[in-house]
Amino acid sequence: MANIKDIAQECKVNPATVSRALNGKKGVSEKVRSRIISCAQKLGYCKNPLAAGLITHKSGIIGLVVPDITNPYYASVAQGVSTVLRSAGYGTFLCDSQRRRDQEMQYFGMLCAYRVEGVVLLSVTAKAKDIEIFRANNVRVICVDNPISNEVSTVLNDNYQGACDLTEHLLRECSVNKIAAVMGTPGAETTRQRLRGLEDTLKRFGREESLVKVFNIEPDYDHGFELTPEVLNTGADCLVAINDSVALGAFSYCLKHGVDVPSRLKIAGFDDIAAASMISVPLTTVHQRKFVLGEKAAMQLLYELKNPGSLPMRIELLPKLMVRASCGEQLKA
Amino acid sequence: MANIKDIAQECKVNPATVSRALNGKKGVSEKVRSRIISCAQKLGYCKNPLAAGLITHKSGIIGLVVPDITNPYYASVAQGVSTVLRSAGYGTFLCDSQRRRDQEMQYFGMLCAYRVEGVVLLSVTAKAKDIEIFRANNVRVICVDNPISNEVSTVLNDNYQGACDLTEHLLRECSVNKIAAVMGTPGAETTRQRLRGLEDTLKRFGREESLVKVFNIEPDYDHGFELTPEVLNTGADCLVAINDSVALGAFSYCLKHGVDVPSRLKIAGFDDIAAASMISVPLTTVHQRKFVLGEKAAMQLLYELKNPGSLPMRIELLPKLMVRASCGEQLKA
DNA sequence: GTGAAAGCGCTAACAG
DNA sequence: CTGTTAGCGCTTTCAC
Repeated sequence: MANIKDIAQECKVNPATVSRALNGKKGVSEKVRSRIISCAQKLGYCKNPLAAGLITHKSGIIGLVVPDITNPYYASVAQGVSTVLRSAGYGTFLCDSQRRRDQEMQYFGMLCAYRVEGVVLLSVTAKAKDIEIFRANNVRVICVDNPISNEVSTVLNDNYQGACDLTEHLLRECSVNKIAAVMGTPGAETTRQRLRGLEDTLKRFGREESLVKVFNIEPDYDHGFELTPEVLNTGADCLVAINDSVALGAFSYCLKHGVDVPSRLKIAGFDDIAAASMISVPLTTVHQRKFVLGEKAAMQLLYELKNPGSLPMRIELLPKLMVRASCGEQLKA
Repeated sequence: MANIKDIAQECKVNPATVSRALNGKKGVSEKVRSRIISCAQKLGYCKNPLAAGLITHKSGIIGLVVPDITNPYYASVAQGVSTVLRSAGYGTFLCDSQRRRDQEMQYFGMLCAYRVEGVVLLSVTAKAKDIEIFRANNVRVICVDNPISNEVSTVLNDNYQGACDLTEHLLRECSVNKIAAVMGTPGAETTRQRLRGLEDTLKRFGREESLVKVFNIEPDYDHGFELTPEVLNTGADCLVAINDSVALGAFSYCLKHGVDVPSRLKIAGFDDIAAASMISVPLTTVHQRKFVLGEKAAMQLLYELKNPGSLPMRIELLPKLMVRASCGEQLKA
């Protein structure tokens, strides 16, 4: 593959001039510049960003860390991120930690070794101290969903608002009596905000006592399935799940054991994954703009790379309630 | 971050010796080697693979091209690939083409620019000519699912066998009479093999006339849903779908329109995505080992990188029939 | 066994 | 405006 020297030779100029011309820097006459550019095209020149990065300290690579690319939520975010990065000419270095802290840590080291310029971090386990390594190596970090440190920007869904909207709907239009909340890791920001939205709204309606029980589980399909009999035992007529996977698990349990949804148990979730609308009683859930979330995170990172002095920000996306069938028919005014 | 020079200085040796020691090359006394290694650890040295790659032509980066990371099938394959690459110390450069040929092409160029050592290619659109660019730049390619060129290795599921197993089950244990096949792109290898397996098995049982109709559609949920009334009109009592998304779409249609599954229509799919077992009548489908597929592809690529002279291979994984409820109860012998 | 020197492809000073 | 020079961090001859 042709390099900058080949072009210089061909055009009878100095490599430095070629570099200037190709990078759009000033100090090159339009005549030579166009000559160089067309020559580069002719030779099929393609700059080696790695070599350039060696001196500019800009590798053109961004790290993307996700807990599990197999989870449709993370996959959508990843797609948003990589789309923006591609159009900006950046490469995406994918790190799937498989929810394991040791692997995540190993990846952090690799990312620094490869001199990534920044990283988009989706992690449920990392703590502020864990991302020190990035600051030490001068790589910008953007957190998604989980605001790990207030020294870096975070982009996330307004989980609080989403939970408020959902709860209000449950109260006003579905006439629920007893709610059981099935949440995820107690420490996680997502769990915290969604639960707070639920509780605050209940209070606002003077219905605090309607929350009969709060569970904390591994937030996936299987655990949702297993927990459901316990939920039923509480006498709750409504299950609010931390996400759609859990809700789907609960729904499957009901299906298998003849528990009618929504008449005996209403079920609501969060995220609006594809499967949510595919089941026999489509799930009422809080839609999250996952792709956009990824886009915003990448855009913010790119912005901060261009403006190194910029201060951390918090960007929140507004959620949208998707009323379907799993919590009963919506009453029309 | 400390570099090779810092270590050389600290240990009062030449940078070249440090390089030799750290890379496990011979020509360094054990004494100095261990001194250098412990010094490197002390300084938190971390080799810059990009700089090394400049001279060795080994960037340590592998490209992974997928049509849509949002699709659970591709996500699982991707996870298998990146897991293997990580343990081998390679980085994964993610390219999500979003099923667009132009984006895929743009990525091909980027991958070459970044001097990736190889690429794992999942593409439904690329032709042999499109991957010439990789050969020209000396980057190894492994195809997954779709054998684009016989100059490169391919790893794929034995789609033919899977279709044979499924068809035999349908014939012997579900007593189907009329089958409608809902396939994907006519040219795609996956479609071809699955259809061939279906036809050959029918023939083997002397039941060619049981295949009443073959449809070709965009193989996703929505198109599966829309096509179903047409399928019903053919009088078929069994729908064999090219994948689970299509099968799920068909199932939703039946649910909505009171068509009983399996008594009026039996439905079978391919892939065994998570949602397949979540619906009210769990789907009979052909399980594919997606994660393993990714692992094998990455391992083969790594192998070929180590043995540059090795000839192309074809690796097939055996599928497994998952008998669930959507084609009727399995008769016990 | 170790050091000196050259160079991978590129950019950034500094001259001219 | 353009050329010269040096150097990013590393590896690899080739001497000694």
